[in-house]
Amino acid sequence: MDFAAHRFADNGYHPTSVAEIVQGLGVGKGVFYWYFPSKEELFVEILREAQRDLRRIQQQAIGDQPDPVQRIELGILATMAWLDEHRHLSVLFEFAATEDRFAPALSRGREVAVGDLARHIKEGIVEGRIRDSDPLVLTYAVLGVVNHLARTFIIERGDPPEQVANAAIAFCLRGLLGR
Amino acid sequence: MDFAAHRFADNGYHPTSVAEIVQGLGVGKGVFYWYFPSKEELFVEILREAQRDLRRIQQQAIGDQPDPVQRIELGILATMAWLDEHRHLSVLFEFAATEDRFAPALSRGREVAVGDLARHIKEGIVEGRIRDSDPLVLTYAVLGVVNHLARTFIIERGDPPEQVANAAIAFCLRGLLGR
DNA sequence: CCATTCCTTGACCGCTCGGTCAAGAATGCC
DNA sequence: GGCATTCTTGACCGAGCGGTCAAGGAATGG
Repeated sequence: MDFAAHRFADNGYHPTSVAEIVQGLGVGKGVFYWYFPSKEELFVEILREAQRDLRRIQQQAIGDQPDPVQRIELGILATMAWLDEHRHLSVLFEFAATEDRFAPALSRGREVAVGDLARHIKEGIVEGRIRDSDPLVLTYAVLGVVNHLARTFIIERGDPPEQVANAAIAFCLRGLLGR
Repeated sequence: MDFAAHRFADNGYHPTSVAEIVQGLGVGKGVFYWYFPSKEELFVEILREAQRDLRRIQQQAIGDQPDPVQRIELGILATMAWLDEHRHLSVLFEFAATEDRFAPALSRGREVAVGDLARHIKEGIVEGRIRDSDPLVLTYAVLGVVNHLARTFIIERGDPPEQVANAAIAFCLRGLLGR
């Protein structure tokens, strides 16, 4: 499954055939269809596992930090580190979002992530730490910054994740104008 | 070409066959290969034209506005309106970014967009309107916010583009914390 | 009215794909 | 050992793909 994930990320889902995967693994085709009902299902399984892992890392990083703003910062840091370590999976997320077949599998996990972040933001608003605005919009804006900066600077350029995370945090907190 | 773009956006590039396109157009397959060297080239052409069109709209919206911050705001507004009117093309952009074959065609146009925005941001920093930070990071952060909010609220939920644009502008300028 | 060029057709080709399956190996259990 | 169950193989299949091409209509110019 790990091998398949790498092939999918490097070659693309469609251009990577089942024959290629089993050949790279040195096994027959039958063993593939013994463990997975289809190529599609394998991919979905990869997605699900990746999402579970990412969320686990995030929650672990946040711990029981009481300050919502700091929870957001810790979450961004952990996310950037994870994306750095699992670049190939990040590529698969991106692809999966563009295919109707895989969008449902993705969106369930994304809803969870959105829910987590939105909760912190709402709490921040209640405490007066975050400016009063639609929490959902703020949530998606933060996710957009994190995703885009990670893709551009970590995955494409190979910058260190902490540095990119700090830039993302600074932008999310202060925007362009800053204090 | 317009019909093909819609089919690609609705069905996906790979699952949409040339046969399907020409049948939907009510013509033979030969006429397709008379005008386009391949399915791949057709797709690249669609991408190029879309990028040209988007940039034209952006520059037209900005006009000769002297204030860099206001140029950014106008650009975001125009972009959101364009994405609203051309949702299918936005889907294609997303897909193209996930395929190595199309990434080069995309990245040229994206570099132009990044260059445009980065110029405004640099000017803003020089004038002291924008906080002093790596302009490239700020550029990609803004693009991330705009793309993600557009995809989530305009394309998926169908919200009015001006409203989403204003939310994006507010976030980009002030971030979570606000002034 | 023919000749030439431009355009259009759709049957066809070679190929690759996801998926199947009869035929064994390997293993465990008595 | 004998038998059943679990796993593994790779040739094979039908389907669908991108792309070709001989054939023929439609316009144009002389």
